[in-house]
Amino acid sequence: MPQTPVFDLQQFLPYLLNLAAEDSSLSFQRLYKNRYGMLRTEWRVLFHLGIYGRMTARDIGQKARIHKTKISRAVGALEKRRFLQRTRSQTDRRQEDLSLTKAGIAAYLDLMNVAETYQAELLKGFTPDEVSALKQMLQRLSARADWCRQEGFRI
Amino acid sequence: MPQTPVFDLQQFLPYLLNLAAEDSSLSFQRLYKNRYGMLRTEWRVLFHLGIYGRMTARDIGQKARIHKTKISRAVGALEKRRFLQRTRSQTDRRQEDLSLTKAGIAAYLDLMNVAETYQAELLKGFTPDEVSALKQMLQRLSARADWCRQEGFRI
DNA sequence: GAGTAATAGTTGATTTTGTAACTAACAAGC
DNA sequence: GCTTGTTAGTTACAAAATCAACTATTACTC
Repeated sequence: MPQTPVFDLQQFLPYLLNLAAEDSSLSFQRLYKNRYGMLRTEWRVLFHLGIYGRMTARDIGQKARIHKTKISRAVGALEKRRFLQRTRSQTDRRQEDLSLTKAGIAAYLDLMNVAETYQAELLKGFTPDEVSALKQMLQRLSARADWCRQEGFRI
Repeated sequence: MPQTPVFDLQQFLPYLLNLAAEDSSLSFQRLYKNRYGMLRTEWRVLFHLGIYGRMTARDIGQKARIHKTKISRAVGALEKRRFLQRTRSQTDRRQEDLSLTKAGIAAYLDLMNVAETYQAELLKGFTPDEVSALKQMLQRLSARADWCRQEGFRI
């Protein structure tokens, strides 16, 4: 009973994007998982602190578009492993300033190298022009999807 | 305490891909969730059956790269909502032939239209050349990531 | 400055996913 | 035809994500 096959799933962008995202994340995921027992949100938080230095949970959430409960748990896990430390903010005692410990910085630097090596491997076969076009389009797409979500697209 | 900021997360492809995938899926997700109470795996299964007609769970799993437990649960859920029916295969009684019911086809056609409308909205501002380049690169990237996972990338 | 609203972050309950072990059916070798 | 191995699919249990309610603090308003 073949139905009307007008639709090509392989050409549906959200689907394609998800497949590519899952596939390209797997190798890296296995690595931070096996090596440091981290989850996805945890390495993202670690990287944000590694890259930008001291931040609050709220800052991280906004920059990485991660929900605060996820951040809260990731921060808890990273703290338990002594990868970060928190101190109440002086100016607003609801907030906590988060920063990496020595061990956290070491883990970040290690994973950063892994990330770069992996990305280089992943992108073999792509020209620099293709890579920059791809990245640029992905960013445009994110922005456009945000816009669609907020402004409209009510069917 | 700004650390060595050599690494730009916004340029790390797996991260970028995940953000773009999440963002671009959200509007569509909300729709199949609100309208039919479906999960991601469920609409994927629905679409596969809608597009290709009768398939077994195994076929779907291979084509969509979904693990069999996920498929099993999605099929169960779709069956409970009477979107598909299963019959034991005549030739191999381990397998089940899955096919959409009338209601399943209707849901598929509805969501297919939504998907196309949404994609058109999402891609406003992109030229046809950009779109085809993007899709092609995403597919190459998936293939490449698979290769990396199997062949190597052991750090 | 008292009362109300908003924000940072946490916690608990519920849902969903991931992992491993399981049943049932088939396949191959002898 | 009996043992061994493989495959299709399910189920049970553990891990993780989601959602709602909560505390503590700050901001706003009259």
